[in-house]
Amino acid sequence: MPVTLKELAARAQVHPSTVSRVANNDPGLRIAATTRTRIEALLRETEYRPNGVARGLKLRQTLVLAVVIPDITNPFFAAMFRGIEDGATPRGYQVLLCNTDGIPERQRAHLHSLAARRVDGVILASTFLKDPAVRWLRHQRTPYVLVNRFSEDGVDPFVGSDDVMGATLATQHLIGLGHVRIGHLAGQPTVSTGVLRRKGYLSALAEAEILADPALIVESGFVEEGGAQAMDSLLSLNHPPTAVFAVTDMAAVGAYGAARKHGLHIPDDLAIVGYNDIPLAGRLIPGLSTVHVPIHEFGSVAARILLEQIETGVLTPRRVVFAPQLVVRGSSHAGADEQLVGRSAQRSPAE
Amino acid sequence: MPVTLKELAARAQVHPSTVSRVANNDPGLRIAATTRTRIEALLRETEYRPNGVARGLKLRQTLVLAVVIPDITNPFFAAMFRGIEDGATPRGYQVLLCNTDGIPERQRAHLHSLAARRVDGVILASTFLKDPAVRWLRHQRTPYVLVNRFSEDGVDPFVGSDDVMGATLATQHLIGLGHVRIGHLAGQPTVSTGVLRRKGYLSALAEAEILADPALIVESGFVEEGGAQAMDSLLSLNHPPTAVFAVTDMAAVGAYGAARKHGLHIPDDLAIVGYNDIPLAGRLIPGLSTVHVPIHEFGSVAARILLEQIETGVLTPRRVVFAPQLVVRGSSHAGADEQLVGRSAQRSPAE
DNA sequence: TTGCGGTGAACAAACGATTGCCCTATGTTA
DNA sequence: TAACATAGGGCAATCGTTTGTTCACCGCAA
Repeated sequence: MPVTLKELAARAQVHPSTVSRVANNDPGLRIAATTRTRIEALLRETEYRPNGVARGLKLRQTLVLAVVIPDITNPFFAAMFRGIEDGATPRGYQVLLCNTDGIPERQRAHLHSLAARRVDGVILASTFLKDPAVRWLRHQRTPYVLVNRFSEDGVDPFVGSDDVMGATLATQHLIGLGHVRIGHLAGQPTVSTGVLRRKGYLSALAEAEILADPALIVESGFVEEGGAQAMDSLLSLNHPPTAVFAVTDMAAVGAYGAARKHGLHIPDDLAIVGYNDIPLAGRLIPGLSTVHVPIHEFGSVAARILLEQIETGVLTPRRVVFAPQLVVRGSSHAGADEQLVGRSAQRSPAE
Repeated sequence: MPVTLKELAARAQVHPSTVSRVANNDPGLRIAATTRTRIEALLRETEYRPNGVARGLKLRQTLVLAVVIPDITNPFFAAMFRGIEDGATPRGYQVLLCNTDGIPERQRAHLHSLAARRVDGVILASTFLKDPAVRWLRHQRTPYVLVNRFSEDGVDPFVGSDDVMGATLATQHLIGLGHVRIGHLAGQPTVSTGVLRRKGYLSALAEAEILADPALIVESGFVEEGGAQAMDSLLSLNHPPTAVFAVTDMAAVGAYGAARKHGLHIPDDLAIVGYNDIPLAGRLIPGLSTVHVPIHEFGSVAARILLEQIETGVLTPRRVVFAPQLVVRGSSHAGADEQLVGRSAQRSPAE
């Protein structure tokens, strides 16, 4: 149905290549004013837009990026996606969204499809440690950026936050409130954020000379249901914790549910701190104290880095690591006021 | 970097077309067993995958769908998107996501890009009444499906719920609880859901012989901030309502905030009912009573209808309208228990 | 020997755009 | 008047597949 160059050329009594040059405003084009006008009128009249597929084949660029994440219904990834789109759309790119539910096989399948489609670049936020999929991307020479999680430290283009620091801030905050039995709803040890946030938690305890109790660390994964189960099991202990640091806000949301189920009051009976500062965190009652990271910026910066790689053609492992920031709300503090603690938001020297 | 047919053909000492036929398992292909084996080995060894762009050009299908919505950070659209992807991926399609923020110009720009890319179909959930963009889609003969909102009643392929019925159920419920001054946080009159839910609200009042007070209807739009402002202005009235029906759950969330700001207790001082039953609704405290619609199914059914259009080539305005269902939670009821009220979920006869 | 049928593959024309190069008038200069 | 520059476009290859058609060869029967 849409008009082609050939048809326009026939109607304008010129060769298709001439129409193409006019449409693309070819700088070195010498053409009679009258011919140009005739063609331009036709272009406007028919609302000609070159077939993107044909263009993609010839120019070897599709103007399509792909975003691979676990699950878009997780507010963290939704916000990140907006950042990406906001960075990509103004430059003419559109974005394919692929959900993996954290299943490696689905991630692999998506990436294979994406490669076959010749997307110009991939933003991957569902990677795990030593991810073969990332090695495959490298090997394919597909431009890509990892977000939030990395596969091998320092090797790939990456945008994220300093997870150890964030977790340390959160745990120190709980320690500062006088808590000694501090639990941790932990991420999987197969994911960088899981490992590093646990590490930050442990190092804060060690620094305060609190002996870490292995029984207080329960793997919850990153989503609500896991958080609820893990919290439930922590609360069933003989000596349950008086505070927990959850690896993500969604896990913390699950913890809210479990606490409620056990008839506990937050923060009096149980203090909770999460990670990410998703919009939902501020809407909970009491508000969820959490580690703020610039989610939208994760996306827009990742898009920027990716486009830079695409446009320059150099695939350098550029890394941007943000310093996270503690946000204290009602879940860990008697006062209802919201406070910002820690360093002000800034790029770390790593950039 | 990826291998092409021509390269494979050279390595296997055959013509590219032969490789293509082997790769595609051409049924009518007569070929020596030895040649076939040689080619197949090569295909596996190189992990050959045909260039999707070239294939798209030749076959005139891209295996790409596009989803156009206001904002993916709205949980409603995130859930819907999952439904769409879940319907599309198994059939080999991947999905472009386009956010418009409800701005017609952005919607238009996205649709134009999508058409140029030759996406196989579009799912549009950001349409407004008499939307020229929809007329344009029709005119282009692009397969498309409208979700949740329609542009002109009964004209386009559509998946959604019976908005009048849902709003009526919600309002009747509040009336049944004894409320007389019932406010409405209304959607824009430019959007079908806004118009129809207001209509359902009014008809329930009329049926109960309650005089509708225009002062109690405030346009909030569909998101949190608008809901908060609208609720705020309702609560500043001399005779504020004792209950409100919000056009969406997100608007209701805003109302929660405003009520809190005014020091009101939900549901005692103010009862609230929303619409959509997003996951967040059940997590609020108290739980938000709302009109349940099968959001994920909106997406998967829309994908199914769209693929049907694409594959059969017939663009019939197939419509699926779900009967919504009232879910009573703490925001409109003294008891904390969750209840389901109204007809059981089912497709309406319209299908 | 001629003809025929079947094998096993090659040929070539698309799909729609982009772009380096070539060609033909016309006017200009020596 | 011959050589040449320039303006104004046309030609054709190319991107990587798909697919209808053709072709060469071989064995076999008439």
